[in-house]
Amino acid sequence: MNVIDAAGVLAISTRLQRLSDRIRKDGQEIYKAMGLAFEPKWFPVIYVLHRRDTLSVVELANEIGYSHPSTITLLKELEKEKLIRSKKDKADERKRLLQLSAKGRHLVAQMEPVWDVIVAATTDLIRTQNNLMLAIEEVEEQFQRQSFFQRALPLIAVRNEA
Amino acid sequence: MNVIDAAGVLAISTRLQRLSDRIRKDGQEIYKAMGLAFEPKWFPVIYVLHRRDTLSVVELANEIGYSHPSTITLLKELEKEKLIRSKKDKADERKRLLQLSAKGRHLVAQMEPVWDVIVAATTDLIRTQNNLMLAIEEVEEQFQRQSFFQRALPLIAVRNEA
DNA sequence: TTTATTTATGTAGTTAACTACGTAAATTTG
DNA sequence: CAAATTTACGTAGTTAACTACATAAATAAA
Repeated sequence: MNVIDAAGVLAISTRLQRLSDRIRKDGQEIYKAMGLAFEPKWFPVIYVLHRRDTLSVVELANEIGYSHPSTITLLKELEKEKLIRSKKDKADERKRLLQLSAKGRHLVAQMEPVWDVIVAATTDLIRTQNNLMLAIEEVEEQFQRQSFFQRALPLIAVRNEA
Repeated sequence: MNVIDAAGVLAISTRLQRLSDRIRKDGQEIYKAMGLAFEPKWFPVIYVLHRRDTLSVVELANEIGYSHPSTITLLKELEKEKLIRSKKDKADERKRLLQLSAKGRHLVAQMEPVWDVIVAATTDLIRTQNNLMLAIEEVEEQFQRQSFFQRALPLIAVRNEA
């Protein structure tokens, strides 16, 4: 075992990132193998618009958990691919409302069976004693209760007094 | 719950990345709160050199799981901070051998109590029914047995025949 | 009803990883 | 032992996220 793996929870952020990367790259291969021109990074936007139909830029950014500038960059790319379209909100001229285009909806229809494959393969991959998906959900819940930093604070205080 | 969270394993890569980011940012706050000029991204290099003493660039890159160019960029930064030093390998002129500097070793000594705090706070954070650290290790093991893509392949084949 | 504040979007520039490619030293092969 | 291959390191350029700041529309306040 290498040193970072042996460092355990100290390097947990690095380990999470690495695992995320690995899964994303394999996901990309799966889309390719199934003959679809689709990049995993598009998934959050496309999936949310598929499920929620119409959203503004900031609403969408909040849903996918990205900053709004990052979201705008993704949206530009997706508009160039003609997978989404946008129109001004009549009621509020500041807002730009986003929807899947016909091409986007067609791609989603093609992707749904692929998503089934991805779900099946992922479920297989993470079928272990400690379930990764549940662990993520549980830790996110813990985070919401009290952040990592907040949990460390009292321990810091004790040290600084000593 | 938002749409991405509800997408479950389909969006697991996004969820992992988000959690990694959150933990890394809080880690940065902890170093700051304890008065240390240390960035979480330096951790893998510093920690590995602390544990392994002397390594070449590529050996180090493999240990921390980054590409060698990314590692070189980190090393430049750390040399500028005077936390590490490097010298040519007499036995193999291609190699550059890396070590912690005196300043680097001193910083490690200061950081060790902080690492204890981080370990304690993280352990507290991930003390849930499904343990995140164990889940990561288990999934990495599963990955080694057979990649995510390899697991998907037979499912793709069936679909393409149908 | 001006003026100030907030909200929504957008632009510019930064960051931290990557891949692709190039060069030089070491090793292997014909 | 000369030529080909591999290994180690480095540079250049890309990518996908971010923060900070700017502008315009909507809303609140004086």
